[in-house]
Amino acid sequence: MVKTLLKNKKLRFTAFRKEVLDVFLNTPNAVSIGDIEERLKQFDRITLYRTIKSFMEKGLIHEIVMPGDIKKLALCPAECSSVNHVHTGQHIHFRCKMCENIFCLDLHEFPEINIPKFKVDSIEIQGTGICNICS
Amino acid sequence: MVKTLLKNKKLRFTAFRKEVLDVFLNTPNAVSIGDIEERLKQFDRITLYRTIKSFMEKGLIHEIVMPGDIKKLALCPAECSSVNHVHTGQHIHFRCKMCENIFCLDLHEFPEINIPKFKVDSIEIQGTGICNICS
DNA sequence: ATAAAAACGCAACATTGTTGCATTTATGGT
DNA sequence: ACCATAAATGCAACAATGTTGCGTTTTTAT
Repeated sequence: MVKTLLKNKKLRFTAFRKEVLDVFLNTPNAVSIGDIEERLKQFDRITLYRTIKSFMEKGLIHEIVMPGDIKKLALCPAECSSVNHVHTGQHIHFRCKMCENIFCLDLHEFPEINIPKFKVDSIEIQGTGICNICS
Repeated sequence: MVKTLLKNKKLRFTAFRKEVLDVFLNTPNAVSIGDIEERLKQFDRITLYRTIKSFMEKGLIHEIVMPGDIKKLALCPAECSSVNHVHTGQHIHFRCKMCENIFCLDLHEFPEINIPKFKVDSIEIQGTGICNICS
């Protein structure tokens, strides 16, 4: 339920936040701010930006950026406690070339990356190709 | 030499393009458009944006986007013939938490990623941690 | 040398995101 | 249930980033 979802992340429950969170819950893929704006009947743009910011700071959503694409947002999976762009879960971001959608997928066998002389803290993997629906 | 670098990518040689390309050649890490602007004495902002766009379209440079960070640009390695964000090389983008710089590093053992029902064309890996200079 | 194509430079505009401030709302303690 | 307060909202103004159109200049191939 939306209210507890917000409470769990120490975010106050408001009518507007519920609307925004519902957009995420009703969409299987990542959405842009423009996508969210289209689905809200009437809203204040500044409040939306601040809402997104709060959601990100508290680790409710995370942003996905891919070269040549606009910024997208997606709910953080339950196991992932990301705070300010630092994730602890193991998911891959996948962009389908057909439908242009971006998906967060859980990966069980997450690769190890070693770089000589570099200390690697976290790894993010982004893939492109064809998704299960389009193939 | 700068002239042949441009010619090889089917880009015309101009004084301005030389200046911009020199910035990339003289910097070990990825740079933002703001970084480039700081290093050019006087320039036209629109021309810079169009120059960057041409460089990207012809695969001379590529853009690097990381969550929470501004867009950066870097030369494509010689072996990599990237055109419009589609790379063929195998390099990782690494962001150092200390100096905030982003580096393109060649990776020899590039991991295989399999996602059930998804057809994976290309993989991009982004790491964060401490670079060789800061550690 | 010259003609065609591309790049440049300027203006104007579009998009995206931020800050300050007064008002309203949610929440915890009584 | 009430109240104080801390947070969220809504508005205006602004800042940063990126784009389009168009006339002029430069590069390049012939």
